[in-house]
Amino acid sequence: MNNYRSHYCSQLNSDNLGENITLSGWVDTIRDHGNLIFVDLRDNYGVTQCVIDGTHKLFREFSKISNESVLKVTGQVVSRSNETINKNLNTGEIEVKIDNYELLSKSDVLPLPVNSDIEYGEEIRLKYRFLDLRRNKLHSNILLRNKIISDIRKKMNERDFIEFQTPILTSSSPEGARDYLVPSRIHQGKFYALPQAPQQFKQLLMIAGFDKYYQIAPCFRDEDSRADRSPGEFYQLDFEMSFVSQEDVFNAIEPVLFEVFDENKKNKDIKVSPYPFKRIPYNEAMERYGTDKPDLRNPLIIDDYTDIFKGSNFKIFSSQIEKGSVVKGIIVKQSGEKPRSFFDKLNSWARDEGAAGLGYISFTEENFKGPIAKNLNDEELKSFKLDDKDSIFFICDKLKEAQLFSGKVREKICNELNLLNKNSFEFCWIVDFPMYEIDEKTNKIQFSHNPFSMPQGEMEALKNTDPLDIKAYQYDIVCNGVELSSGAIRNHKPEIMYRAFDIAGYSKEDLEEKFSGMLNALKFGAPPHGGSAPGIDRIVMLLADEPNIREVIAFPMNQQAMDLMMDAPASIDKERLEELGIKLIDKN
RNA sequence: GCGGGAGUAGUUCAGCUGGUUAGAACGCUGCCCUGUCACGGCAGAGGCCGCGGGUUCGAAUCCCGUCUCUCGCGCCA
Repeated sequence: MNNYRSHYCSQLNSDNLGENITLSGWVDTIRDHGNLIFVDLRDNYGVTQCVIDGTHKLFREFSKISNESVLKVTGQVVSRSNETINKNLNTGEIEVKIDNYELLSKSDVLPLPVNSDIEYGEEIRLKYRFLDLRRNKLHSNILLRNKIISDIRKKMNERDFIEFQTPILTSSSPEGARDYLVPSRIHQGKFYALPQAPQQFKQLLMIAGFDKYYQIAPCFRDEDSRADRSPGEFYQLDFEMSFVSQEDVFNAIEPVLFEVFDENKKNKDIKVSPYPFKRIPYNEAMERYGTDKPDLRNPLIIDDYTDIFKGSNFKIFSSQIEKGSVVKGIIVKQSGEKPRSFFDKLNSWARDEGAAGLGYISFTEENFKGPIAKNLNDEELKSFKLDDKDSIFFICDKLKEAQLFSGKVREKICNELNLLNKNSFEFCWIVDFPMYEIDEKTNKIQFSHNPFSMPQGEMEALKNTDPLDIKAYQYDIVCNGVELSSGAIRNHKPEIMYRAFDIAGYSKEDLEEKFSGMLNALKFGAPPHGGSAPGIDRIVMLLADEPNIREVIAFPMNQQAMDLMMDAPASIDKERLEELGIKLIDKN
């Protein structure tokens, strides 16, 4: 291969017996037997055991080598005796008898061990990320990430999507998350913004006639982190298509996602839901799952039982219903014989969550039990249509609160009873998102998602429908309860855009000031177009089966949006600030 | 900004309702060891118990404040 190595540390086997070879890599482990030393040499590809004994002239010097030092080893490939073959290693049938070695780089005492998979605190792992990245788990996660991204590129290219790069230094957009800002030296007092997504650029590329766009796009949002949301930056498979309706977008991306998941899943037993993926209207998702990102691996379903309780003798619910509340219920199979403590525990959990409680009825051997049952008559009880050993849990509240809390109950019971089918990826589309919503603080109408989405019914709907009833051609793709992406058919008609923004309280002048580039482009012949942007990091996270997004990013920031290794953000010299015309103020 | 959890050796952790000299494992140093693969054995070094204050005869332990990490809420068109 070259002067440093003739083989990788994964390559040698009994076919190479007798060959003189050269390996380079890190010292994974040393086993010093006094007059015999074993060293496992590790590189990106694997591990090979090397051995040296006390008769060798370099033996004493060799015995001082520390873990994670970098060695070049030359020697002969020899077979291991039957008893000493290591079946856990690809190279376990052979070892390298060291003839000569060169210490290419010495390692100090390690702040965290590389050759073990035990969990370590994140602070130390982030500070010494290069060591953490040498460790098995992270190393293979990053290799998986590469595989996924290169698969995506291949599949998008095959489907005639064209890869673009769009500006990183661009302008701030008034809607959405906080922007990261970059001061301009030439235009003092003005700022670039890092793109939250290449939204406008990809639309402009459609207007420019490129037909199908994609990009593995970096997105920057100054928002607080979550386990599945890295602060600062993340990557999307951003794509957009011309002359398409919503179904065309779905048909284009479904096979890509299916294949990427099916080809990169951890083991063969995992099932990926086949396309076409389930389409669930937003309202139905809220009714049946209590969330707009349902985990379809969870078999529990929420139903409405308001009619049964309306006017019933169970006054707690019936009086609430008169005030406008609804009753949601979740039937749980095979839970009717659970001990009283099971139901009590859930009830006290519900109280901790701020609910009044969690009422239930259980049905075993033709008997209805539980605190609610005695308040209902036979007919009412039968209308729940319970099977033997079923129980049903009830949530009574105002519609939105009841939906959201039912969603939590659905998740909680699923966890308690271990109902989740862990061996599957269940995709669905959430469609028909409302175009507008009420801001609960200001009571004003605002866009509920992307303001550039096309309202269903177009101008006609904007003119003649209650804004809160208008749906948008706006959709999310959800997998296992994780929101992978948001997308839309865009509004490509300026007159509809003026009207849509007018409803949300933006004047024509506002719109022209904020989105002049975009609006201008729409006036010179814009094709109908739409797309979406699945999150790459979240896809890798699902496929690597990691609960935390930082485990699939090579150099993530911590929760406080700091890079502990590079020490970012950092203070800037006074001279540099002056050059930019920036003066710092002391907020304290 | 708010709430939960955590902070003890280089690292991961234990340390009870307050009570002698704060422990273990891994790592490190020295010695012994020719078939291990998380090698083994013996000995040793290593601690502002996050920081500040308080209660107490006595605080790693209880109380208050503060900082840091993490999970969640807010936020995320």
